[in-house]
Amino acid sequence: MLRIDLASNVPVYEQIANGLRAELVAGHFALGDKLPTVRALAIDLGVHHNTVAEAYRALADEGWLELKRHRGATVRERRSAPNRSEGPEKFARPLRELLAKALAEGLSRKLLIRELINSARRLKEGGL
Amino acid sequence: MLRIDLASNVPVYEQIANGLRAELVAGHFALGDKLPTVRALAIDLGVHHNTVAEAYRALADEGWLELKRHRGATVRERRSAPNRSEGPEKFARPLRELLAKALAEGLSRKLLIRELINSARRLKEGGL
DNA sequence: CACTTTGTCTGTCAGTGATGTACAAAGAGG
DNA sequence: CCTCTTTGTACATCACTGACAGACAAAGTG
Repeated sequence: MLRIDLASNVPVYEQIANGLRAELVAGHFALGDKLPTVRALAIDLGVHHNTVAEAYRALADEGWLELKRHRGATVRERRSAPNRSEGPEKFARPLRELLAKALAEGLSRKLLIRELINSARRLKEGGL
Repeated sequence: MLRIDLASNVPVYEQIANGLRAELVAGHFALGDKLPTVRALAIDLGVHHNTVAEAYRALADEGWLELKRHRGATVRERRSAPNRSEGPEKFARPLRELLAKALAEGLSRKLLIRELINSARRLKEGGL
């Protein structure tokens, strides 16, 4: 399910948060669902439980999780953030850089186009 | 042209490299073009010239730039990397996480879809 | 009432990102 | 040829932070 890349320069706790956030946005969790305990997930990923705890805290700060002392992390109703007016730039630039990196690594335009279209379609259907 | 976000957790030298790589992939530079000197760009961005130098070195390692001692950085012919077989995962996952982050920040699906389609179109036309 | 479970807190420690500073070598101008 | 400037690089420093270790308090469990 979740994969950690220790060689990456993006910190592990953020990789975990990113992965979980994607699942949450995709709606793979229902309200009130319990996430694994920090220790369980830590063992599963081969990292320290404090690292997982930091990821959980980050998601809690964003409003995704409710962290109660000994009841684990439960998925929470989330107020959608105020619609930012800074708009496209916040997304277009990273996307552009991500594409550049992919092309530089030799991925084919064809493949990238397919992935983009697929993502757009899934978004349109309310998913991902 | 280039913008640096000091608040970001992604290191400045990598932000610079990412930005320049995007320009290079987009074909905004011709073969043999000279990039600004490390000091000039450093002043322009408000960072130390060693930070810019590190970005240049990263791009040189990727084969984009030729760094000669006192002749600045010149854009180089680049052998396209071997087509990776690890394929989609390398791109699909970061894209997914990027979209999740954007949605979480309140960007509308409509906007994201539009950006995705635009990017796909530009890719199809050989650009970006 | 013990015993376990669970998230949190504090401390440590290595890695690294950004800078300050000095340097060597190539150019510019005479 | 000589001098001054320009330019990328090398080295040291310094603070920050990510990951871990270990202990703790409190809620659950029986």
